Amino acid sequence: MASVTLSDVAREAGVSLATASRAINGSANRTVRPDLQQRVLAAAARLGYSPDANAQAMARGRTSTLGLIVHDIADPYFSSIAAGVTTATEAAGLMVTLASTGHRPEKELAFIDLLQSQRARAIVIAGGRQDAEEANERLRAALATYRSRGGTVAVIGQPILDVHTVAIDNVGGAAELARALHGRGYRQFAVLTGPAPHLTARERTEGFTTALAGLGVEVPADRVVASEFTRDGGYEAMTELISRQADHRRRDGLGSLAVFAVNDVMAMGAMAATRDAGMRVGEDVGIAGFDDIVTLRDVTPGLSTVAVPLVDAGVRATRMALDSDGDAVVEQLDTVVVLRDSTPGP
Amino acid sequence: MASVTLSDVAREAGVSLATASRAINGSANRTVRPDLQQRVLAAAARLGYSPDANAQAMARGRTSTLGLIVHDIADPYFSSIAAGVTTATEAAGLMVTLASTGHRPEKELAFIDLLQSQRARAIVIAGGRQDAEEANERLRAALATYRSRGGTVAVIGQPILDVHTVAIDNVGGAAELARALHGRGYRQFAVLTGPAPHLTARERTEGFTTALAGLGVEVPADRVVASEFTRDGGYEAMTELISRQADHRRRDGLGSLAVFAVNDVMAMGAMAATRDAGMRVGEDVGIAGFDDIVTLRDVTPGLSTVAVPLVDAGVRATRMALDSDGDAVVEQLDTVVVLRDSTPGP
DNA sequence: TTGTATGCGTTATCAG
DNA sequence: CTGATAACGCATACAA
Repeated sequence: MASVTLSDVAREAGVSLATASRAINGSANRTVRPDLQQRVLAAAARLGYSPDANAQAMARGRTSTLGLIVHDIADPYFSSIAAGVTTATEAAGLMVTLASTGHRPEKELAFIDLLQSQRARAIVIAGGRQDAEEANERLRAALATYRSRGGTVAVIGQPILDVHTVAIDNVGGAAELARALHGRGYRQFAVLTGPAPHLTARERTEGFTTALAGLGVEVPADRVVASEFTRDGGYEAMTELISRQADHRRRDGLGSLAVFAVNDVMAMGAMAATRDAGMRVGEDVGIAGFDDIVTLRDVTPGLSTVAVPLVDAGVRATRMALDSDGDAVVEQLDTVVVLRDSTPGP
Repeated sequence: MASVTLSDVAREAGVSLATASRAINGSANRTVRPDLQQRVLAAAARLGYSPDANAQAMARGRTSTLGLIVHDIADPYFSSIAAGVTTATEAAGLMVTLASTGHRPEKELAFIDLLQSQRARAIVIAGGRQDAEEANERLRAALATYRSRGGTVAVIGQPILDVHTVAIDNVGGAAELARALHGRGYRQFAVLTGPAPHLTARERTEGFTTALAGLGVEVPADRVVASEFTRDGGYEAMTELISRQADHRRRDGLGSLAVFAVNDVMAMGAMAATRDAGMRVGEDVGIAGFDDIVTLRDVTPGLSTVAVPLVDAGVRATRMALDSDGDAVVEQLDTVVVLRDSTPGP
């Protein structure tokens, strides 16, 4: 309630407000006589003084807050990124304000406004974009005014918002995965993809199928199943795929199929669906994902995937947002294919 | 840079600063003539006005920020709690400031200071306590002064900090698990526990062994293996246990053993260790955990565990911190045993 | 209902 | 090196 203010400390120490302020935070090139400094610090400690960050923010004209916007903090993909962001933010002496949109794109805008109000120094937005030009345009506009007010922004995802971006090589990663699976001998493929407007899903699907085409393998249209970009989406898509397989078996004979789910949580859903259908992952059907979320460590059989350094993405995005102030720069994140037992080969 | 202030809006709308303020936030019982209100709102929109939360906080004497302190935001246990906290916080119209200590207890104190400086309205601390009285006393003191300054606190964990607490029934849950495993026919047990001072680990271990004792079954001392409270800790502990088993087999004959890891991530590490040792989880040895983190959904065989409603814990802790202002109240969280295929019975 | 004036806690400017 | 004092942007008690 009755908080101790700097004036109290100054009085207690028998110095002026200005001196107390300088003694406690050591303002720029101003310096304070050591003994006075000690007196002030002692007084502050005695009174249990706690600087008011809001008042400081107002006086200084800047805060020490960084905003982080994610789709869902409980999703291992985002919580890994968040771990990187909190680490880098702490290292920079800032605090992070977390906003979890719950997959509601409109909340992104609302949170940007809130962070704007908070005068957050920087904003990191994690999560792939949609192919929805009006929404993207609104977002671009919001970020532009935020930047015009002195804030900096970095997003992890597609570089389409005219701000610093840590981009994931979805096309390249998926293509490499396709070639790796082909290298293991697979000749029949299916893709479990996301909703049509979902850019990440689309890029990964295209990267995968295009690379296969380059190898002379085509993915039949009915073997590309779209669903939600979630674990349950993966489950449903795989269930659907399995039911469609009945037809294929008649036409093509069996052969061993490799299924690419465009992210790991979908792949895990697909693994569950496979088991529930009485088939064995790896033996009856190969499954691969994308992201290499930490969770995979404890999935059996090990899930083949395209590893994305998520924690590092958080760290780098934070640094970009904090350090580079000029034009939008794009950093490409390296991905690497990791083959495990879920795709042993046919 | 040159941010639009409320004065600018007032001038643009041709009203006083006070009227502009009232028109925009609709202060308490004060009301503004509709047409003026519209003029102000229009002016604000035209100028792209964004209220300065720091200035508001100072003028109002309170912020709209809630602080969340967790051990590791990338840990599914904590990210589930965080999901609950962000949801409830958003519902209350507040923002959350996230602090991830990285398992360094001393950071907890530092973050409390920071949140104090920020004048956060409430703080939620998630994570079990240690049996380290000096540290707890420091924490208690820090929280006490925070509360004396008008803040409210809720912790998720042991109710030993004299603040609102969402407590997990570690003893009861572990006991129930013990009885359930005994009911499935297990007669030999082992426990993979955490570091000695870790209260959660200790409570779960004691609840488990005491309940077994009540059933006339004893857990030999060398079948209680202590390690870190992490996945890797579980892996190491299980490896150690397996090596010790060699002796037991000679003494007791084989029989089927049920291993209780005091949390799910340790249990998952234990499952991995079991496989790496060439044994099958469920068949050669039963394994159970505690918490029922979402990750378990995709672990095979399904891990038996004691389910704790983590998201709900986050929601309730947030509500407690926000609503109840008086003396420390303790809410017990219900747990429920979930038996899956990792403990089919001997 | 609207306007005026003051204070919130700090930093920073400008004299001493 | 230190001390008054003016911002900072907004809410509110008080006055009109």
